[in-house]
Amino acid sequence: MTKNRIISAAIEEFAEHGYHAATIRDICKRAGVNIAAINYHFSGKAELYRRSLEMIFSFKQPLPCADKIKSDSDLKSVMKSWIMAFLYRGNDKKILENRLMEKIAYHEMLTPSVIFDEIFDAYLMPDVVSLEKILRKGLPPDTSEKEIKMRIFSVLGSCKFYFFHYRIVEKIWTEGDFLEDNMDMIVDYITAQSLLGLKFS
Amino acid sequence: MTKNRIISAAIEEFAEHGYHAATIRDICKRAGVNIAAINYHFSGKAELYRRSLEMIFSFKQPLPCADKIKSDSDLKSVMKSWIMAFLYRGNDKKILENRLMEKIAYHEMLTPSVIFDEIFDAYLMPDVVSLEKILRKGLPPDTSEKEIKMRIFSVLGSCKFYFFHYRIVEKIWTEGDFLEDNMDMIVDYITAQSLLGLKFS
DNA sequence: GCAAAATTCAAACACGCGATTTAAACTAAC
DNA sequence: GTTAGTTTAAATCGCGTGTTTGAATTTTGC
Repeated sequence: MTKNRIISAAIEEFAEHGYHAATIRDICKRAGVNIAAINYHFSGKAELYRRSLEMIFSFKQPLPCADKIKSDSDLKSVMKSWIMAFLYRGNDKKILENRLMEKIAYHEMLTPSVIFDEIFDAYLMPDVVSLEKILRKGLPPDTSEKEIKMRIFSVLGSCKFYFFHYRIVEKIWTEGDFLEDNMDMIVDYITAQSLLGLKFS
Repeated sequence: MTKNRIISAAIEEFAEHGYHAATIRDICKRAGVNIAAINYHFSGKAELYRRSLEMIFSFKQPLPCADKIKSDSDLKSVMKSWIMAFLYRGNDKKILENRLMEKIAYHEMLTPSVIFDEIFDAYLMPDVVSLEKILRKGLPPDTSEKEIKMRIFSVLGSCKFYFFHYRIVEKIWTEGDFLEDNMDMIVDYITAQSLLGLKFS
């Protein structure tokens, strides 16, 4: 179907070049479709972008939450599974959609479009919320908000580095896909770091 | 001098919008200069970009290195000063150049120009080398290369998050500049994390 | 003081972009 | 076979881009 081919091509072009740098002509060329099809099936580039994001973000899966935590050992395993899911989701080549989501989110981070807020709310915020709940289970109730946020930022930074700075990773580690080849080690390390100073660790 | 005013304005525009999205009209408007001046003083937009990067990256200062480490307590303090310098350098509003460097580097990360390699070698690699030396001082000699790289990536991720994902930081922490207001806590936390499992810690 | 060089300026150029329109051709359903 | 829905190629439009032009202006050197 033409409509779907356009959206698929649009997602890849938007992920590669961002909204502004992506051109309708390249999208149509990639989709093997006439230029007029954009204005026939959608009302224009802006609407196509909106629909493309709707499509790609519909694949998003919720991350492990703190609801399952009953004991301290649960806390550790849930934290680990959160980090693993966060990392694996972004890297799994079978789930290409997540890679595209990351790229689009990164373009929005540098050159936000009008729907930056929507992307933040729909894509990143749910992960942050679940991570925060997990962290709070391991921290004393009088922990300052600053420290909780700082811990969130640290986990996000350690994980997201592999996606956004993948060009750096590739330059420093040239023997294959570093994240994919060392997933277990990385997950364990970030997990241990994230639990640093928590009540049971 | 016109030439310098153009370069200053160009650096800011390139940092804000990246090479492709930055326009020479905006650069000239910001510099208060006629459009033709770009092609008179430089040969065009590409050359202006090259010269602008030359200028901004000339401000780069080397980070603390492992040479000063004599004891285990030295290791900890050197690591801390590396992290503080890395964070502070990118955030210090008095040293605006470093903030601009970061932004330009991020644009290059997403949409690399032909001089991406030069930027990587001149801007990031020296920091990585000094960090690696510090880490090696605290790790047993038989530590795998993978683990060393992973620790590097983790430190870089935790630090760089505050710069690249500053829009996320601003959304999650709305009460002022999170990094600037909590520099000590953040530096101590990342330092402690980076030393996790090291021989003396 | 003045001629020559360097610089600045307003205006225009060529090109590619996104948006839109047109009329024709094709497809599927009834 | 007719009709409605879809796809196509081509053209036009207005706009923004980097670049160029040639004249006006300022600075320099003697």
